[in-house]
Amino acid sequence: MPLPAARYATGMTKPTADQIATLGAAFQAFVRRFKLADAGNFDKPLNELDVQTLLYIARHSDCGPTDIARYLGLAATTISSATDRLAKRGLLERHRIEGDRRAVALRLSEEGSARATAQLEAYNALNVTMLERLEPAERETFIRMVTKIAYHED
Amino acid sequence: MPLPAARYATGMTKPTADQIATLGAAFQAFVRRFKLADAGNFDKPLNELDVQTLLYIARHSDCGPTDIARYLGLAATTISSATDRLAKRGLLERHRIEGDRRAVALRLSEEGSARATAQLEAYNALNVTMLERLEPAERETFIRMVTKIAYHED
DNA sequence: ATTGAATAATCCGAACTTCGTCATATCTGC
DNA sequence: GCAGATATGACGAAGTTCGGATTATTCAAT
Repeated sequence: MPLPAARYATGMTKPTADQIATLGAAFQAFVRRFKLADAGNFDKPLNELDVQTLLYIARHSDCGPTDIARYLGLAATTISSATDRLAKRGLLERHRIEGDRRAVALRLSEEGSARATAQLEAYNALNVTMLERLEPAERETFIRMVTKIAYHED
Repeated sequence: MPLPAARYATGMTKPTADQIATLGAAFQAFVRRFKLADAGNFDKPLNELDVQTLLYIARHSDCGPTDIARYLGLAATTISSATDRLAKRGLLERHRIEGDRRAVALRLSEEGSARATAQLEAYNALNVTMLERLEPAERETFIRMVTKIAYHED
């Protein structure tokens, strides 16, 4: 069931079809350009899930696999595989914890930590690139709008 | 090798660390909220690669697998698998073309076409949602900025 | 015409990923 | 203690990408 065509005449609160199309084209171009520039990054590319897992552990040291599974909405066994891979690469360690001997505390190794911050800096570099393409005076406005869109209640 | 910390003092053309962090957090929140709202879409979820393939064929009817492979930067055999899946679901047809009997012309079926436009409308709906969260007066500014970022030469 | 190289697409097998099922160890409440 | 819940890992099934080989066809040069 197609959406009704945007109404031009009203000038009410709805975005015009032209605005929608322009925004869509811009996003598409943007994603495309950065997807290509993305290639050629690290020693071994590292799975998307593994990256997410790594970053979660970086923010929640000594967490368990179940926490990550809940957070990412995936099966616990999938996280088990991911942590296996990360451990095999020497990026994290599994510690047995005192209070509950069923649980494992996941903690990043030195190298894992470095990888995590490198990953975050890569994300930041993307943001820096975007902001640098705007005039300094425009940046606050842009950030305010993106924030408004992201945190809008409804 | 970590990036140098953003310099606060200069006030030059570099974005501040605060701006970068705020923008990053907003994007993260945005992606997260829409990733969740994304679930529960269609009959059978359909692979990301398959979606890209479907949309490319929608824009370039009667193209060949090699075109798609070049465009998406993937192995030709991967596209073969993708078109297999799409054909098996009845979303596209392979036609033998007159001029070159090695080639196949990929064309969307009725249902594939519907699926493609539905997908595009889903993207549009996302753009509409974003724009509606801004005041009507702000929208042109936002679009102008995104366009500037996306098409910036450098 | 014929041969040989290049090209389009596909088939097959290897490696990897996600996830369901089962097994094991441990905790918690009675 | 004991029954049941919980955390984790082992194993296997299903699905995906991709490199290498294969088939069919076109093109170029003799």
